[in-house]
Amino acid sequence: MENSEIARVFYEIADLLEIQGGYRFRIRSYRNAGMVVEGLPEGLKNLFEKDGEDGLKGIPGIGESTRAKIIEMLSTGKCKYHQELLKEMPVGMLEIIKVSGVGPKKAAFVHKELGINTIDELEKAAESGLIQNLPGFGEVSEQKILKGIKDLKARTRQFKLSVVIPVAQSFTQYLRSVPGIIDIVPSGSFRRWKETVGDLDILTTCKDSRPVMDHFVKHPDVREVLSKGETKSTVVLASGLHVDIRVLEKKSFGAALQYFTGSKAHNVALRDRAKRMGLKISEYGVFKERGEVWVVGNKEEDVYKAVGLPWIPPELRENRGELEAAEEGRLPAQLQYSDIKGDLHVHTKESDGAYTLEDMAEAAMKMGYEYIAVTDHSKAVGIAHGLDEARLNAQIRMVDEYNDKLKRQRKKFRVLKATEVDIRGDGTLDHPEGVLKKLDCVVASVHSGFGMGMEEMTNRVIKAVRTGLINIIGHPTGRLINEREPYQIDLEKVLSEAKKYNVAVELNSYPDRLDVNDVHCLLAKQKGVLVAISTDSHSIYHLENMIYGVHTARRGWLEKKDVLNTRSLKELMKVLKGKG
DNA sequence: GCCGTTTTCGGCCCGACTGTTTTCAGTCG
Repeated sequence: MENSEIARVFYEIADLLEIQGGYRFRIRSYRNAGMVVEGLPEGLKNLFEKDGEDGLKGIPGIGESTRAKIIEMLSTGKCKYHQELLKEMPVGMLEIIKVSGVGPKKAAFVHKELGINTIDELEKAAESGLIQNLPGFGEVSEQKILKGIKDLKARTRQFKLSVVIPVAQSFTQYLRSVPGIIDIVPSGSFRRWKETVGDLDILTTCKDSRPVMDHFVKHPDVREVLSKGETKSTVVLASGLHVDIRVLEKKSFGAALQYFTGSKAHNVALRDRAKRMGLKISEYGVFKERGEVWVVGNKEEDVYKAVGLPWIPPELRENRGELEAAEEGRLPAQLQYSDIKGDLHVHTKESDGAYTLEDMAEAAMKMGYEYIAVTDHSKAVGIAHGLDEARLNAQIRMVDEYNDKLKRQRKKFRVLKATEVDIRGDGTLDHPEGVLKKLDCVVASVHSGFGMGMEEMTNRVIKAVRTGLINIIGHPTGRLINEREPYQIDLEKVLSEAKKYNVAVELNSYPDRLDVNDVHCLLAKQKGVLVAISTDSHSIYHLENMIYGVHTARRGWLEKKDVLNTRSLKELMKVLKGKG
């Protein structure tokens, strides 16, 4: 059982208990356990196989009871307690509470009063006017439920970050024209550079909130206004994306930014810490618990300072140990965009890119890089016009000539002779050894047979690693965000093998991929495997996608030293030659 | 159910908005 499945069971237990009216702190514990498990870099399965129950001890938020349930799930694939709860409460109730405006209390109430067990039954009841006569409900809430069900069925829940960025820019610019507005900062998961964003949260400061709110809800993309208050409003855009705005006074800016950036789990942990120190953190500032004594407010750093911590970068705020690390002074040194010295995954016209080698190299020089690796596809990827051995040999000569030209021009920049060689279904590489040995850098990727079972796929990639001919495993899980699930692969095993053969893993920065992801980065770092942050560019304009990779790497706690392409050309060549 | 600078019991983050209330509960983030 994967961590994500175990987390889902804990979330469902929390939801079921909540509908039953269970003890709220117990509910919180299960929900917290779900979040903790979800964010673990290493599989619980592996931890348990390695060290038994001891391997599961010391995970914050996992106590005796949840640990026992984890072990049960790892051993039997099931959790008895979870199944018993499901016997008492129909599984459809878990869907009902996802309807906006319907929480556990209301769900339990319609279940008890009308025998409603599923979303469809709730919809029928609302359509026939049965809901509005219930105590505590009315005509408005009945309509709200109907709309909530419709939205739930239609809504794409998560939007790729790259889709939300232009929206954030549009709103920022749009709000700028409101007189008296001071700060406009997109925060929330957007500011934490999460790969997908559920809602866009915009924090603003000004003296008078009304003109801001009035203007906000009139943005041309707004389809519907869900709520509009003095300090807080929510709209839905034509795309289905929800945008929240929060308006506060300037003196609260720092605390509000901290609060509004989240994550929720990070904030809960931070506020809990504050509470233990006799302080209270809210979006308005930090207060002494009894008297309303103002401690800080206008700078985010001051909020952390008030509880004895250094400022924590937004990308780390996921409650994955960053508070403890901050306290002990071992937060990772933030990887900078300027640390990146080159791009090791770039396509040209020879395969399925849109520009020539020279175009790509010039664009990379403009970005201040020292090198790029030209990694066109191999012949197995026919649709991309992949290169056979002869064409690759010709490209090698072309690169040599181009580099000679650069040398004559006394340019420091170099193009690396490289390939993105296909890992075939049987784990062999799609170019012969002879030609691969002539290259500076070999990226090896899977492009077919995505439906393979876990063991077969894992062995396939490991076989490629063991050839000693490759430097980097390209987009190691094959996922496309919101489009294609990752293929089944045991990344922990692959990474252990990669470590032995000095092979790096790619963090593919194409915003639809981000593959490996942030949690995998943590794992790679733990295993001592270098990460190559590359763009997989098919155009000169894709080179700038590097920014997504850098922030994803930050979310995975990577530092400059953990990233292969922060090396200078000379250092890089040393590492690349150490393969096998 | 978890956890400990108020330690093995007694706490557990904080506030806004809405609809139904006539003072607040439920929901949400």
